[in-house]
Amino acid sequence: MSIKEKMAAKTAAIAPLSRVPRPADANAEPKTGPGKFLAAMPILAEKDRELEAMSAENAELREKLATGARGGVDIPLDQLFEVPGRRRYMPKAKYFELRENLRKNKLIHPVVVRPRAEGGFEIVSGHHRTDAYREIGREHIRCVLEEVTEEEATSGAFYANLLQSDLTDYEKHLGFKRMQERHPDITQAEMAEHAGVDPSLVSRFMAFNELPSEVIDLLSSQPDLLGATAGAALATITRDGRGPQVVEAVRKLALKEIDERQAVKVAAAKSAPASTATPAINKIKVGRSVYCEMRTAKNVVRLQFQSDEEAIEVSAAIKAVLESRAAGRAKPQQDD
DNA sequence: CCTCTTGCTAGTATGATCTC
DNA sequence: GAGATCATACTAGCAAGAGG
Repeated sequence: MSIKEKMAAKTAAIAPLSRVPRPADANAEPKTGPGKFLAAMPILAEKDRELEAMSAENAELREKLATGARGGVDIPLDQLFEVPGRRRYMPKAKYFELRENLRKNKLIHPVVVRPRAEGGFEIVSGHHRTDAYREIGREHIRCVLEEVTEEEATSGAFYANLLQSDLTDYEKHLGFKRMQERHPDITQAEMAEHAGVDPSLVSRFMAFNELPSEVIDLLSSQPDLLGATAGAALATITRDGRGPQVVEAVRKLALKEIDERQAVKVAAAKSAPASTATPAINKIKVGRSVYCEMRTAKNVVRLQFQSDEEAIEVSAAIKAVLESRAAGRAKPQQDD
């Protein structure tokens, strides 16, 4: 079975409307398509009271749902809400293509939504179609309702996301990270099982976590910079205390001076012996006399003052700066 | 023992070069 | 110019090892 097939099985929770079982009660069988659709949605029956309590706009929408055209109903765009973490990745170029397509053509696949207790609908699938409709100035979009729990909708979107070959490894890492945050007890092996991929791959995705913050910044703006293999290798090198070399290598990679494999080699290369390192010397002067000479060689900074008293006073200030920086480094890395 | 990491390698995608 | 071939870069999975 291919990964795609495995993933399709995993995302079956977000089933097309035709696969939602009909209720046993056929007494009040609706005649219209949307009416039949509503009758097939037990979750909507449960929401009836909430819907009644909703605003006049929502009541009107409910009316529309009951009388709308077959194949879904037109819902005002301002009644659709996005749930974080559920949006699928789409490259900008593809989104523009989609938007222009929708500008000229009819929407073929309706947006899939779930009713919200507080009114309106949350988007299960169709974020980009909704965005495109908003951008081209439409007020409504054709929607179908789906009976899934919030977790099924979010997990389904995440695992379906993994199917997309154009999702970068860094973005997959963010997805797995979010999944782990939602389920702190879930293991990498379990996530791999759900996703239908090898646990070693999940391990490599998770290794992005250990890259230096400068590299994460680069990845935020250029997610395709690093694959999971090179990313994990660089994370290991970072763990070995060679973060600055990793940052330097990834910068070269971003400039396309080297490829991923070379970046790993460059970052892993042992730096030259200390004896051959030429220290950078800076002299801070007061008038014409040298107040302090600062020598920097690799990870060593040496300060030499004219007087012992000055050295003692300045060392207290340096200590405060270092403690502040250390505290900053101890803070957990920012999420995306 | 379970979970995670890592070395190795076959497979795949992509681009460059060659041949017609 | 189009198709064939080759080289390179990268992915993904297996298997073994490390660590708690």
